[in-house]
Amino acid sequence: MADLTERQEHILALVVQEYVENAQPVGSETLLRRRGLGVSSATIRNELVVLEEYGYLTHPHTSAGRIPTEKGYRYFVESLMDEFEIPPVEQRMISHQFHQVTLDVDQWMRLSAAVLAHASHSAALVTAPQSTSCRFKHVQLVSINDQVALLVLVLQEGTIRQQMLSLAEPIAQEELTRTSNRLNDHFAGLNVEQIRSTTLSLADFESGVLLVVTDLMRQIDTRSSHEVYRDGIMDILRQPEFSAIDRMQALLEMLEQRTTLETMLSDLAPERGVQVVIGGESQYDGMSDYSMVLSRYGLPGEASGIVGVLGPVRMHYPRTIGVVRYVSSLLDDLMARMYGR
Amino acid sequence: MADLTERQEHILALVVQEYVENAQPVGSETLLRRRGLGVSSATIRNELVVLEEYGYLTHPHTSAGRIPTEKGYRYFVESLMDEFEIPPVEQRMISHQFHQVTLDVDQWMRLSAAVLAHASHSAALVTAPQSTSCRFKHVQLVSINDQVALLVLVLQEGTIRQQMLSLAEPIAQEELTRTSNRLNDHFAGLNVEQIRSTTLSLADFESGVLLVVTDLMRQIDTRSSHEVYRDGIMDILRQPEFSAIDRMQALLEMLEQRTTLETMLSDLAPERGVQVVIGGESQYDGMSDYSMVLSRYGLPGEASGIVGVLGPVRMHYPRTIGVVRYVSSLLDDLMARMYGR
DNA sequence: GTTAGCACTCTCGGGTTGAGAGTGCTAAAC
DNA sequence: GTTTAGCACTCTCAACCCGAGAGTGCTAAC
Repeated sequence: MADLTERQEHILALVVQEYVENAQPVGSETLLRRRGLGVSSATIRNELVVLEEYGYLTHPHTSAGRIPTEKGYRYFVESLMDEFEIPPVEQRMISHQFHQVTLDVDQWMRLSAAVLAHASHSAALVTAPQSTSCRFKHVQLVSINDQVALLVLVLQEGTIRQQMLSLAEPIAQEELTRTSNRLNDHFAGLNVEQIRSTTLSLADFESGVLLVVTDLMRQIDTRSSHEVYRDGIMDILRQPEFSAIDRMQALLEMLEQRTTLETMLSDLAPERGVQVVIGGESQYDGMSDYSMVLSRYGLPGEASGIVGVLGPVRMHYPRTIGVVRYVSSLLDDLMARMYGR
Repeated sequence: MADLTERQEHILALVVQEYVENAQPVGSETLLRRRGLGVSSATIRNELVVLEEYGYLTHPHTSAGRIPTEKGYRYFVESLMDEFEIPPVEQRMISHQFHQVTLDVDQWMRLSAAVLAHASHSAALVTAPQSTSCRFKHVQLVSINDQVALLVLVLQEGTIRQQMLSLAEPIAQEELTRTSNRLNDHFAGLNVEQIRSTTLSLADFESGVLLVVTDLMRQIDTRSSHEVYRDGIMDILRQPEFSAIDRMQALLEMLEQRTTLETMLSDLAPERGVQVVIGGESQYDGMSDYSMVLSRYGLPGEASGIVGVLGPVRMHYPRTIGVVRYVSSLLDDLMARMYGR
């Protein structure tokens, strides 16, 4: 498959841009009218035929304009696209929002999703940082009333979990604090395995609490309960590709499946750096109509998560990539700070 | 407006039931065929004319069957409907789920929404318990690293908020615990006003922490950041009334507006007991195509929230009311327990 | 009061048509 | 050899029409 001439590349880029903008097959005349190349529509037609033979473009039907194939988008993303940087003013605004908000992983995730959704006009997907086996940092028991105490668990990754405990009998706050301290002293920095293999004589209540803690940690490790932060699903539904109701429902259904969604994300973004997955390339079924721009952020191995955008294949890739890259780098900074560099 | 005869009431009830089930205007023949009254279709037609004159039914067009008006649904809900109780087996299952799950308000809300959505096949809306002015219960500071500490705030209502604090300089855990204890000793049980009017000499750091705490409490009081737990939005979109895409989008847009949504809810469910709001009765615009079944749960004044279901006007009211009532009573129990009776 | 009969009305799905957009080919021009 | 004008051809899409079907509302008989 021969390389494309410069003019062919130019035309391909224009077709992609036009189609992304207007969601309609683009014909030779339109191209000429709106983008004014130095040649006639007939010449453009000839070039379009060539691009189609190479597999970069198709026809929805005989007498319609061209639309890019996945291969066409891929070529565009790899070789033709101008890098897009978020304007510095916006960068400052976003970064300001992040620093203003409480220093809480949960909030960061929400904000990331909101920013991504807003800037990309597509659906944003974000997962919280997580390591292969999470490490205990701190536990704190708080007396709520005679029958109930609150357990707050803080992990090295910054995740916080809380859980209420019912008490068989009233336990004073001092006693609860003593228990917390004992567990903190012994287990700080350890993962579930290490905690379990530590032999230590504990009071009944203490070992009960420890059990709850390790249970929570195991839940987090087995990623059975990881939330995927989502935002902007509305925006994506406004795109013309969703005028058919069943597609819309199929998409929503896919986004409801949190577990599959999550494994898919970490599958597709195995390492740091922005990954672009165009349509059926991902081999996940149901995804063939969508593209994703994903990036893994954080400290690989120690604690990393994924930020990304999901949208129609007809997506504004340069902008989306720029936004994802920027948010990802912001989170990198925040994570680094959180881990004390 | 004269009272309806028994037969007219019966026919009205049947029309409502048929229409709710099949989403299609019901004609005299259909009614006869499927529900077999002891009279001919012509008689039914005559009665239908009367019911229409009274305003309980309409025509979409001249030669279509009848559909209930809002007034018709209202009459049905007030006077004709059989009370519906969730079967005891299901009750036990649901209640079991609630008791199994960790004793956490956040989790209860999620579960409530999930249960409601599942049982009603409509969208569930749930707000967390909140009082007019929330009361401080407990604060706990946890050292995360040299620059960051975690603040966990527990309120009387059971709500938990956490926030990271950046520290200007490292502070040891003992010091943090001392600060927490000091604040707990002085402010337990007080609301924002009372805390502010307490004069007490505090160290710089302590008053800084106190400021964060009161800020969080004020945020909660001004309901600027209350989450409305939602579930089952998918289900509602499957209803035939949403085959038109713009309706669907209008609905989704309305559900995104958290603040308006929340004020609307507490407006419409001012007191305990199940409220049914049918279509345009609510006077909120955009809501005229939807009905809501709402119930306020909890301890009125002290801490109460709302559970409810949003669906098309063509809703299965008896079942929905039964489910909402049941979940609401469950939450009543849980709240009572939480407050130590 | 109830019912059979019937003309009338309105919707809905299927088929048809014509305008519009765009292609692809050919032959001439550069 | 590349580019261009010209033109026949193809296909979609919206508008329109039409007939079947469902249901009403009236009348006259029971």
